[in-house]
Amino acid sequence: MARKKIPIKKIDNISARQVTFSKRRKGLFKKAQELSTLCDAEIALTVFSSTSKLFEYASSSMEHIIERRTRHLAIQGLDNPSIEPQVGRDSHDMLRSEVEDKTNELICRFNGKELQGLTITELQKLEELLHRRCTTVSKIKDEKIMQEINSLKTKKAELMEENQKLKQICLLEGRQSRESFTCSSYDFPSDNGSSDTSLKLGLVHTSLYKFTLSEL
Amino acid sequence: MARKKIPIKKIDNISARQVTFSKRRKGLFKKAQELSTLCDAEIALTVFSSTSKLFEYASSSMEHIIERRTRHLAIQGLDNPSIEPQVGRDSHDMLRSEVEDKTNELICRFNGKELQGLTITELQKLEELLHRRCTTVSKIKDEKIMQEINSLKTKKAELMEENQKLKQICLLEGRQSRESFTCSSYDFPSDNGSSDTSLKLGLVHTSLYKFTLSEL
DNA sequence: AACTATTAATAATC
DNA sequence: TGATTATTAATAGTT
Repeated sequence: MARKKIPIKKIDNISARQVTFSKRRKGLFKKAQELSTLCDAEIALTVFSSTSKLFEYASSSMEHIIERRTRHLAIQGLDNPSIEPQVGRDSHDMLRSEVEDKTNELICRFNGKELQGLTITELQKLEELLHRRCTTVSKIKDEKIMQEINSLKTKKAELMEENQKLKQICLLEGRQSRESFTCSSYDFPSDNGSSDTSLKLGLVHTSLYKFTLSEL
Repeated sequence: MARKKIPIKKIDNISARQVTFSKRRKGLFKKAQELSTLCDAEIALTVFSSTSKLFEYASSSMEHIIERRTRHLAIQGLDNPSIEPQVGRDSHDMLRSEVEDKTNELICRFNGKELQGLTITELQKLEELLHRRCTTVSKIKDEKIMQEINSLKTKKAELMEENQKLKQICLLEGRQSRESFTCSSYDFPSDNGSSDTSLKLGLVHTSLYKFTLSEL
């Protein structure tokens, strides 16, 4: 949108590319901010330049949005939340292929320089990269596991809600009987502990239920 | 940029806001994609609407970009404990001790072998070593997470059982009302805490219900 | 960095 | 919703 229409493909001229990057990045960030404000949306925008510089915008906090996204996807993925039993093996396979990719990337990054010729500082950076790579696979695994946990938590919440509703129904039943009869008052000892989940039911004259739920 | 200039502030009218959200979101995603293509940038864009719907764009993969971002920031944080952009060339003194520390650490890991002489294979072994160290920690973490999952599953099962019993209770109550029993006053203290969900029910003369569910 | 001739996005309207 | 269009906004090429 300017003096001339340009095709949307990689700009070959490096300096032209950098200028365009700078201009359009600014425009993109502005648009993101505007959308966030106008429509009360939560927006995160991460941009790595071709020179690996990082630019980012977040309407709130990047970490918060990433977390919200993960949570959102976890809840969405309730349909198939079963854990893979052989996580370790898969991870290892993934790690292996990634090791190759990263090695190639590193070689490229060091301009094809022989690794033997690396300085200690360069090796240090490389070491950092390798070290950080270890966490990649764990993260993927963790994401899956967190999905499972989240889906279980959701299910638990649903069950608890159902419980509440059932209790309301019990309540209503009680009110109905009040219309024609009398009932004495009760004293309720307060709950003893936060770490203990218990359900105690005393029932009509004779019944006593006690359920205890193990701690998490 | 249209029939009229609009101020950049939250659009009050809900339907107008949704229309604008839809249009501008489309525009934003297009711009992001164009910037990515034109300038060879890696871009991730996450948008939550005001109704909590998730929309996202990633020039590669969202997870990859998030991971790259994390890695980038981690490395930056390591490289720049203080403000010094040109670490590589100038501030030798500042780096020296850090480099020496790192070197010593690496040498320890490699049984004193000279790091400058490392081959790719040896670096891979180093990586494997690092990986093993990572997995030690990961395993401990995983164990804890698996514990959490298992306890959640247990709790879920228990909640389901509790639900069943509550349903039975409801049935019993229903029958009792029909048989014309007595019931008088009730006292329902309101829910006290955010971390504690309790419901107390006084029922027909002698019944005492107390449910307490600890939160997750 | 500015400047502008254009193109692109979009607010209002239908 | 979707299409149209009068405007404004963004920006490609230029200086």
